[in-house]
Amino acid sequence: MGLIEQKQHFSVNLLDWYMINRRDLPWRRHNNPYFTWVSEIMLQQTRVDTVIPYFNRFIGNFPTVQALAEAPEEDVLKNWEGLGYYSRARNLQAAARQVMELHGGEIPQDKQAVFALKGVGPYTAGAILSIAFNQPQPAVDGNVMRVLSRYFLIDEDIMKGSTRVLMEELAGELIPEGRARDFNQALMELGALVCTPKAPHCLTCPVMEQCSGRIAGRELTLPVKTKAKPPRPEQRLVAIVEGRGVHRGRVLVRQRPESGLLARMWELPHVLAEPPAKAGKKAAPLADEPAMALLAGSLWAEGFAARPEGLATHAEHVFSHIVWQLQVYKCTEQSQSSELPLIAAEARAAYDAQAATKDTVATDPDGQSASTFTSTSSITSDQVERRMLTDDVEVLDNAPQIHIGKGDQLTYRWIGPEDMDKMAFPNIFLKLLSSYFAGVYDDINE
DNA sequence: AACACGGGGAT
DNA sequence: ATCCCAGTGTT
Repeated sequence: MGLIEQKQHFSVNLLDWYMINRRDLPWRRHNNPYFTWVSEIMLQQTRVDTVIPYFNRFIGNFPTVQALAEAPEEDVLKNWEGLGYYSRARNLQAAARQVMELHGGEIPQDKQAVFALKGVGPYTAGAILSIAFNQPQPAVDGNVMRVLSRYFLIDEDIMKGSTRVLMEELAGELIPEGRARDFNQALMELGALVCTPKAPHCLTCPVMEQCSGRIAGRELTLPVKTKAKPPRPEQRLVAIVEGRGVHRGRVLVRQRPESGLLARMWELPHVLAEPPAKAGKKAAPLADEPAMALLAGSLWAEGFAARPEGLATHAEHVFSHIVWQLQVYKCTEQSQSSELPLIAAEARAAYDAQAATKDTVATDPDGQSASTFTSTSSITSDQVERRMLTDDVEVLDNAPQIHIGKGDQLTYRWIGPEDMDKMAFPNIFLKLLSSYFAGVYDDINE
């Protein structure tokens, strides 16, 4: 058996298998290039089962390229909430605006034009061109690399860029004449349903007879893939600041900067407790006393007087490159002006003591230096009072902003449960806020 | 080439 | 609890 026969066997049998076994997925019910595009962006790093409800809601809210282009960015982010990799949402909308301006609202069929869209790389360009327009372009994702590395017994590390290029050349050769749309989806479908990462179902595989990997007994050791670095741990102190007076029933949240981790998402205020530990090690928890002092100090530095009352809960949030180990403290807003000087003095002293002892103390978000923080954190009690006593959000937003870090302006807001409908939160803060509003942390007092 | 960038599922 | 999964953008 030669390579040419092996390739033909693969293409023919895989395509036949797919035409019988293809899943009925929302984005497969119509040949709508916009649906294909949205689904492929959502499917990056994300499983089909997770994507389905997001896709249906997203298309319901933004049924056309134009609707997406014209939507408030906040709405798009809210529709992406919980899906992760939020730059995908921002890039998708930016690309929708590109399509409106450059292509009259029609998704381009030219390879260079598709590739030029924000958030569209080699894989997604190939997927759109083949699935939406049946163009014979390879669409090589992780599924495809796994299937091809096994069937053709390719030992190259799939984490290398050169391997992806090699796979694209191979995948392109395998596309049967005029069948790019079905064949590319067949390849990925096989990887998702049969040629799975850990326990491939070789006995039901349509191409097992000529699968070099299986014949060599290598199906479990392919593809070759370098391991990712373990995420570095970060100990963070989180404040659930319970409002008093005009803020009664509300909690203090803030919006993250427009770039970087969780860009533009809302969150509970928090502060890095100490310099990040080495990846693989775990961060040492901070005792409650210094933790609460540090937290009060960092809140004070951002214009809020709050008294930490006690530990509400521990939580952990795992990103691909960071692990947040969170100590969550229930705090109370100090709304009486007479308390201000005392709270402020105590908090500042505690915070400055920490800052003086450590090389880098934490600030927010995400690790600016202590000196930067200190140099910009001199705030008058006037400013604090305004933040504390202002109920109206617009007035708060229009008030002079306090600058920290690299010139980032953080917007703070006092919110009730109803406000969460329109604000996008990362899952960890979604859970903490839901628990709080459900009354779970009510026993944390004094 | 190396790193940043979320969240979920399987065992 | 510990593993695995893996496209695009930035630098």
